[in-house]
Amino acid sequence: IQSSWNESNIVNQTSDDNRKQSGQVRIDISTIEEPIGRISEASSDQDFEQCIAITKKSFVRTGGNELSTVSSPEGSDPASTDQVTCKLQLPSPPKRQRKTKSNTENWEADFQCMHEHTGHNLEENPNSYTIGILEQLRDHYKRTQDQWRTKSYREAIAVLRNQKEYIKTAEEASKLKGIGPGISKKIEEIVQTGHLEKLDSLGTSDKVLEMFLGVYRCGPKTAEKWIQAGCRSLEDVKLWGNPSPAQLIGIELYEDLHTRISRDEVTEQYEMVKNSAQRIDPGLIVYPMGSYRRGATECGDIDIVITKENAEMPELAASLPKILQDLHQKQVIIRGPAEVGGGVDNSKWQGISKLPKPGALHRRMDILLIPWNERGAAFIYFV
DNA sequence: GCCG
DNA sequence: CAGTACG
DNA sequence: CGGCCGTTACTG
Repeated sequence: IQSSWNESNIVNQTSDDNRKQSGQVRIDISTIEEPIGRISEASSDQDFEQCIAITKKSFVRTGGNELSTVSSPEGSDPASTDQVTCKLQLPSPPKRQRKTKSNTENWEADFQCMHEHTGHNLEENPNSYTIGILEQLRDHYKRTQDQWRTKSYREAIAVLRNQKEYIKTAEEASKLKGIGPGISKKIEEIVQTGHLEKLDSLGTSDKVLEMFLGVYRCGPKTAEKWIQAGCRSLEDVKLWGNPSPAQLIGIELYEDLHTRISRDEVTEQYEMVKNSAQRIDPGLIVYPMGSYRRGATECGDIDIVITKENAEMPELAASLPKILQDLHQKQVIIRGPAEVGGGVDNSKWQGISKLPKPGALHRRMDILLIPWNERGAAFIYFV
C-alpha cells in the first residue's frame, strides 16, 4: 500500500514509462459487476478499496479453472503487461489513454468474472499436454511429502496454464515467473520427446498412498500412517487405520466425492442454501463462490458465502446452525448441525450435501460467513 | 523446485 | 499442538 | 543460501 496507494504513482504507471517496479494490481472497482449479484455498492467503502490496493497479487486471466496468484510478469513486452493490469480507480481518477487502445477499452475481457458464465467459454490450453506431465510430477512430490517442490510445480503449472502460446523451448519457459531452470528443461524435454525420463524412474508402486491421499481429510501424514499400519485398501483403513469421523466419511463417500459437479447442480445447491438462509433471515445475502464464480463448467466442490448488511460475525454465526437445520430437512447434511457449535468464532462450515432427489451424489460444501465490512476482501479472496 |  | 483444509 | 500464504479456520 505504501508504494501504490497514491495517485501519482498510478498516473506514472499508466504512462507506460519507468515502471520497473510493476507488480501492482489495479482494479476499477466501480465497474466490477458480475452476473450473480452486485458488489459495486461496496465501492464506497474505503476498506474495500484498500483491500484491493493491498492485494499485490495479480488477477491473471485464467485459462483454466484455477485463479493464478503469480506476480505480474514484469519485464515482458508492454502489450502482455497491459493485459494483466487493471485499473485502480480513485475518487476522481484521471482517465488516461493507453497506447494500446484495444486493451484500454476492453480490459474487463481479461477477467473471467466479467463475463456471463454460460459454461461454454473455456478454451483448451495449448500447453495442456505439458501440464499433464508436470502434474504427474507434482503429484509424486506431494506423495513423497516434498512440500516445496510440490509448491513449485503447482505454481509453475498455474503459470503455464495461463499462457496462450504453446511453450516449446526451455528458453521461452524460463522467462515465465515461477518457472526456473529445472522445470524449463523438463518442459523442453516433454515437447521434444513426448514424455519425461524422470517420471519413468519414479515407479508407480505408490498407488495405495495416492488412493489414501484422495480420502477427504487425509493428508500426507495420515496416509503414511495408514501405510505403516499395514493398510492397503480403504477397507483396511476402516479396520486398522483408526480414521477420524471425517475421514470415515471420506472413505464411505470416496466415489461420490471424486465425481465432478456440473455447473447446473452447483446452481441448484446454491439455490437451496439461499432459500434456507433467507427463510431464517430475509436479510441474509448468499453468493456462490469459488470455481463456479470463475465460470467453471464443472466444479470440485460447492463454495458459498453468506453475509448481511451491517452484520458482524456473531450475528451470522448465530444464523448458521438454523440454516443448516433447515437444510437438513431438505437435503442430506452429514456432519450436520448438531456438531456446529454456536460460538462466536464459527466463521465457516465444511460438510457434505446431497440434493434431495434420486441418484444424487454427495458433495463437499463450504459455507463461509463474512461480516459485512469484510465482504470486499472476501470477494477477492474466495473467488 | 523457484526466488531474491 | 499437529494435521488438514480452504481460497 | 534461507524462505516459501494466512497473527487462515477447524478438528481431535
